[in-house]
Amino acid sequence: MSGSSSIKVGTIVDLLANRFGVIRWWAWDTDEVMIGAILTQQTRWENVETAISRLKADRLATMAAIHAANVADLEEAVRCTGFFRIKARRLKALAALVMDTYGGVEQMAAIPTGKLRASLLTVNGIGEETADSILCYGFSRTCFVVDAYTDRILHCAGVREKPSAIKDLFETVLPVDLILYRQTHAHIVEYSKRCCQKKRCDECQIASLNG
DNA sequence: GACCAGGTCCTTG
DNA sequence: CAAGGACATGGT
Repeated sequence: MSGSSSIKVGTIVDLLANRFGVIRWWAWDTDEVMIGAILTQQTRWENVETAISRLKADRLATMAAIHAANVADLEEAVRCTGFFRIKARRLKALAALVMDTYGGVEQMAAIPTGKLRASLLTVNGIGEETADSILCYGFSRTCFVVDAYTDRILHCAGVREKPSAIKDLFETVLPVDLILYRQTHAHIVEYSKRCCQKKRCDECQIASLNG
């Protein structure tokens, strides 16, 4: 991890903060964050919100309810997010961990971050990004979330690293501050959607960091 | 109609 | 390990 990468990351964080200021994001309870984290995999956010509304209407928007629900009912509620069969199964798998292993979301809040992360990663369908989203937005842990947009924006800046290295970069550069972690991730998504239409863009403001 | 969306898993070489 | 395919609906 080079020093210039750290400087670029710091510059990007400041630049985005000045550009967007405060963004409200994922002001949901822990159960809904878990559900949303799985449903948003490779899927537009608007479709996820539709599915969450549907789950709420069906009284299926909690881990306890999902644990008890029929897979077919779950599938129907999350159909609009695509990959609906696999996502219904993933929701069931997460709910099984939450309810059977811990006895509920509240009990999980007492688990240290590293152990909780490892535990989430044992669930089929939960990878690094999904786990970190749940930790950051659901359990208020300072885990920096690296998604496709984060990779894209760093690529614009000329930083090419694996997701795990990008996560380390941000967690090294940023002060340990939950709100800052959340804001920065939200800023990156916002910037990428508005300014980097193409997956690989070399003409945006971030790209100018390459000199 | 083509292409893509806030990933992850499984299978091959 | 890296690469390729599968999973599937909805919006542009």
